[in-house]
Amino acid sequence: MIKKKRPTLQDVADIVGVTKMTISRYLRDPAKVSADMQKKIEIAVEELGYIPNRAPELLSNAKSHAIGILVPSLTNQVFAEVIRGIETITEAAGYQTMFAHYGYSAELEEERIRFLLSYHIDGLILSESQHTPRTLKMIQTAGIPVIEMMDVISPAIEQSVGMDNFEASYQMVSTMIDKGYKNIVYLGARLDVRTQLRQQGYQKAMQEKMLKSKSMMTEAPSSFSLGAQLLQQTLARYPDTDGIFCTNDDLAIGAVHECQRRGIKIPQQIAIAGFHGHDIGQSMVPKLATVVTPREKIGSVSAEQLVARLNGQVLEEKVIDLGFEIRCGDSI
Amino acid sequence: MIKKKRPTLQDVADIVGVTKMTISRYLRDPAKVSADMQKKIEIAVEELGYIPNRAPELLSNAKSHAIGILVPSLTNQVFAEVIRGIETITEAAGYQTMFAHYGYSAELEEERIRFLLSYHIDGLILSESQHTPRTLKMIQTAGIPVIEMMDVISPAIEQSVGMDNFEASYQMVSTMIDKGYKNIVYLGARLDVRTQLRQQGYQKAMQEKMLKSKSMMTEAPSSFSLGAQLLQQTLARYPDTDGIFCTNDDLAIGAVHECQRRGIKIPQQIAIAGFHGHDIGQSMVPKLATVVTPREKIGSVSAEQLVARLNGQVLEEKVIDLGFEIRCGDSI
DNA sequence: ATCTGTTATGTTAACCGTAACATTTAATGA
DNA sequence: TCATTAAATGTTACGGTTAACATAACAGAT
Repeated sequence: MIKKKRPTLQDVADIVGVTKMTISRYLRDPAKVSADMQKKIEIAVEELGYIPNRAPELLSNAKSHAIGILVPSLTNQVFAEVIRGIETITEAAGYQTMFAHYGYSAELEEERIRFLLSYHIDGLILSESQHTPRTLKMIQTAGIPVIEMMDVISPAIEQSVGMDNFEASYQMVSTMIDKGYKNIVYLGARLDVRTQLRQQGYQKAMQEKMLKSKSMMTEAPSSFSLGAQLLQQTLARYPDTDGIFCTNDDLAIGAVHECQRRGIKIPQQIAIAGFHGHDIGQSMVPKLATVVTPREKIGSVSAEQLVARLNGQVLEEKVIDLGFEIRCGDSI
Repeated sequence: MIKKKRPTLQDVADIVGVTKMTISRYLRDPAKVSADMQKKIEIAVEELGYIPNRAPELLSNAKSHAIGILVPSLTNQVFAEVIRGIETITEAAGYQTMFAHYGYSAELEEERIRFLLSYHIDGLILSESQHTPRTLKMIQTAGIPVIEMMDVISPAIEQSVGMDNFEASYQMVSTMIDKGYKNIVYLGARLDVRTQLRQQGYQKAMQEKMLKSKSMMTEAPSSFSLGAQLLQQTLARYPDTDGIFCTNDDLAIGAVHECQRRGIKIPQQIAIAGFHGHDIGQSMVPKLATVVTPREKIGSVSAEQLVARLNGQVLEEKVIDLGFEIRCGDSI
């Protein structure tokens, strides 16, 4: 039982009775061969079930027309939306996308980047601002354009597209303080860079008004039930808490659930605010106060910039800040 | 300004003063070269920032040690968990994963599969039971093992790993009927195959008890706010509704929110049940009734089966049913 | 010192599509 | 009719790694 190899251009060419060059031309642009040749080749390709093979062109240092996209987590809704934004652009520009995720670990990020680069991707979009030295060297060696998205980083490797997490957090907490809340606690999970930036923004706002910063943090990955748990712990430790600011909407919603379970009135007894502005926070009762982040826009602008540079345009704005919006909802 | 090409094995070899074959051996298994050669090569590799190039081995019909994974959507939490399950296995087995998503479109699925196959993946995990004829032909031509996950399909292309959506839905709705609800409406979104299977299970349960099936469906992608909207429409059209069964938890939770907004008591006035058993449903008040599906398990078993077959084991169970669990929560 | 066997490294060819250039065929105009 | 041009197809060489085989170096046994 001989396992037959998958068909090559030569196999198609043999059926049609031409050289593989003609088949190659047809596949890239049917108009490059004569009309009846088109028909013959189409039939042969279909009959054989020819599957393109990218390996040879990658070998020849040609463009791969694929770009790599690294996100920390697939579970995190934020990145699903960022990816949607990216694809609106890459699809229109004729680029394929290759995703990978690295669970917020710089070492895993390095491994994934090596994997993607081994397929000769033309460009790279990262979601992190800190990388291993090897990662930086690889990117430099590969000589492809890179975008770091999500944050506004200076200096970026080349270019960053995102928003100011520190400032957003600062403004949200300041808004809460202005509404009269004093004992605001910060809830954080999975202590990645952005969670820390948001904590710093929280601390600045609190310090400015001579209020005491209190944080309830865990390394565990974020979830709704974790939000409920953290609220429990917070109330046990700081019984006079009258405000909760969470590093994301999931924790905030879990905290809201826990308050509902305990009969704590929101926002009369405790105010709760989240981060990102996901659909669920706007659907729930009470409407969640949150920082609305331009997730899809971050994706599309990142992809636009990358594609522009792949088309030879020179890099102009090194840092693109897409802003945010404070939304008060009914929970503060 | 000459743009230097990225370094090849030859470049490393030139520095060390050996042939590239030695470098190749070192990279695949350092023990294959002598101890002092190991040191020299390691330094040269690091200095040059050598990045592996997969193209040549792909060209030589070698194993790529990469498997392709197709999911309909990245936004859908279900698949994030399935992927997590897959990776627990593939990582341990030394396989790289390449994801793609196709927005529930068989045509896009075909395109994505073609893309993945063009990189000579060793195996493929699909999330759908229906494919275009071209897709089927491609898979056959590629001659790699394929798993269709999520459903229990017979006949599968080769093997399916999943659960019985029809039966699960039937049991959930029967449970609701047994609790005394009579005017149960089915809410569905994004009318994919599984949503339809669940609707059929709902219909069977209703018919069996001589109750009238009523569905509120839309092609729009599922979301929390869509659940709220569909509940609104349902109450407008069927004012005597006393039960809601949703194709997934998102819709169910949106419906719960809308009830809360209107002051409708759950489950006294309306019972609501979802599908999948996501964390949020268990965190919220009231606890959501739902069908708990073995999402992570579906991923890990699929990957196990695929890896086993890649290691030459023969296919034994064509259909693997991983079951489900009916959880009543406090919402029915 | 010679042979044997092992370990370390070298040599060659192959994998498949495409750019660049070459040739053939058909079409047009004088 | 022949020269000129355009269109269609052919030829050649290249890219980087690895399998398979070949050779060199060296240790140990006689």
